Amino acid sequence: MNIKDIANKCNLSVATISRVINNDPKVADSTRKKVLSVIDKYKFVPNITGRSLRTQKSNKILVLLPTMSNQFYSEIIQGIEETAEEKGYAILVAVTNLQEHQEIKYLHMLRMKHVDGCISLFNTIEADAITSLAKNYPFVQCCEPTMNADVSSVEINNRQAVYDVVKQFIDKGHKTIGMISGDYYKTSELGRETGYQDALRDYGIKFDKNLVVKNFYRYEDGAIGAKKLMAYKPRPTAIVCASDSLALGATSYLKSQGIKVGVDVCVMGFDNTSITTYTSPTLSSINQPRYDLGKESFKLLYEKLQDINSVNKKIILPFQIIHRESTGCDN
Amino acid sequence: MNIKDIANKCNLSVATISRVINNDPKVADSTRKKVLSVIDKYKFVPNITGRSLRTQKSNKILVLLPTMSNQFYSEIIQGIEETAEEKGYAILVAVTNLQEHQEIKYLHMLRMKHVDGCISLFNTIEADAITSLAKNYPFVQCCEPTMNADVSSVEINNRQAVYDVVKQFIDKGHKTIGMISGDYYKTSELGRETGYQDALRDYGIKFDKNLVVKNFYRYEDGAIGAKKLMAYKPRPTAIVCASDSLALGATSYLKSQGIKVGVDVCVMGFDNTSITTYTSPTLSSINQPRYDLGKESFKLLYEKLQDINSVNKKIILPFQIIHRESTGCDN
DNA sequence: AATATAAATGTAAACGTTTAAATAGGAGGA
DNA sequence: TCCTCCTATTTAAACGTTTACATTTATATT
Repeated sequence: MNIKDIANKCNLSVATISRVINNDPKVADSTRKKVLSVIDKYKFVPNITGRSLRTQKSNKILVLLPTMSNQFYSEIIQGIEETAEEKGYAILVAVTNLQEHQEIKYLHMLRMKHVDGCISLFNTIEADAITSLAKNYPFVQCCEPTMNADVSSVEINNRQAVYDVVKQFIDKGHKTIGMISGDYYKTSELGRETGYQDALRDYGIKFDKNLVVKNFYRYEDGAIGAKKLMAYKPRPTAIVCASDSLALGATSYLKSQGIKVGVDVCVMGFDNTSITTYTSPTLSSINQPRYDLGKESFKLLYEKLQDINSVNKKIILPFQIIHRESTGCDN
Repeated sequence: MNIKDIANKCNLSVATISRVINNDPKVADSTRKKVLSVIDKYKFVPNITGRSLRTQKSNKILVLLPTMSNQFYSEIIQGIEETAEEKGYAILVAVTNLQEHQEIKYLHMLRMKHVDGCISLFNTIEADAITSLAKNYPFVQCCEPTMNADVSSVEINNRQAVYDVVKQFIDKGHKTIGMISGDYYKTSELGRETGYQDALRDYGIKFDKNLVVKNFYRYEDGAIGAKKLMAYKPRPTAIVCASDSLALGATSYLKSQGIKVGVDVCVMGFDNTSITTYTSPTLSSINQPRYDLGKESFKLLYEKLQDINSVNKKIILPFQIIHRESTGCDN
């Protein structure tokens, strides 16, 4: 069953059928009605490959994901998916597992026109490559815009988030505040670490690099970080972490040492993944508006899909600091 | 740059170029060499849409996922992806969020030929619909084959897994063993619950339905289940759970009641997700060979892609029972 | 050398759409 | 009646491949 079959059943040419399908106003109401009824009767659906070949569009967009094992991305993708569907785009999720060759392989889908655009949740390739990619193809970065790249992006103000948390800690009387960060996601990391330093400086606490531990983002790195921080004199009474998994590892270490989390030492996570409410104590965290990060990313991409020369925008969405037991609750 | 351009550069017809691209042996070695060098020089890549239109194949397969927020699926998808890529197939991940209309929408991609086949990690639609789908399109179920449906599938022996765990508990002297299960994934659930009952029966312990709690698969349902089980007289000394999240919820409740997990009460999870090693105590669990579940699923699908009438196979892969602190370790 | 056979290459149709350009059919005006 | 303008519709080309079939060229056989 193709457009020609429908045309025959209607005693019309394929062109008219195509016009009906594509809501072209240049078709008589009576004709349109007849065609639609036949299409409905035979449950005809236009072949997307034929259409793609002719229009040179795939109506698919690629979502590039660093890993599937981070719960954080789930809701972002949902935001992208639902917004994309409204505009008739399907999404195709690809996972790079943080490997550059995988990233390059999947980005090739843009050049090969397998997809019309791409939203990337993380890139390893360098800024110039991103800039040139974004100049030639609809491309948007979500959460982790590459530094110094000219590209549309959506993120939160990572610096401000940690700044605000540290300020709150200082306001509550904490004098020694540690930070456990990672060493991979360059942009957000730098923002978060800068926020930490800026808040200390603005509120008259001298920065000591020994109070910042950087490893990877695994649970065990959080424990390692906490151990190192607890050896610092005077012992920190608050720790801000660059991810929930780090915070979780940190609390587990603290608990193992008989240190009461939320009482002796306050711990703040990042991303507000669902695990935060499953742990004991429940984990305070900084919430990113995940659904909206996805949604706005697609909206930016859509502008590029309409006009590749439209100006690059940087969108900053609001975050929320959510207090739970690990910071002594209810602030 | 298309196949015609290459043909012109080579002073050959498009047919010959196409033959070279598709490794058709009917082309002279010298010609092949020349064509390949030109293809390489201009970095020509055949247009996949044109090819798809002509061959009536998309070389894409759909992976249908119930949710993105379950870490369990990540490695399965990797197994599918890597195996699929070897055969020249790309994968397209779609998430149903456990909604039937989403499932139907995505399965439609099969009928519309947007994808050549589908591996589904979970289906809500009824057995007859699955059977008929599988008869007409390459379709494989992974982990959760629909009961009474005639379809290729890959899974572990869920019944045996729980049977073995319960037997181990009994061998260790446990007399009262509870189970916390869910009420959604019909097939694996039934298997696991049957394994529980069968082991009790085979080793002379009377089954009491009050020792099986069924809710959903959320963390909090695990806590609710544990609470109910702890009210049972005599108090159970072991609990087997149908998922790690349930087990986690259960241990959190037990801990909150001052009950020592792994000493007073042993807890066994299911799926061996990475969270098992992050908790305190670390969580014993039943490991499913996730990568291989994905890999074998694709291999089954590939058989169907070659010949839709090939016989339906049911593959059972081995599981492992992994003891950690929550069952008193090191067995 | 003439012919038969095999190998290499070319020709053209086909896949299912969309869309510019051509055409038909009316309505209205003179 | 004829002409002009619309509007609705058709025609046919185009998108980039693959592939059955036709043709050419090379090789082997007599």
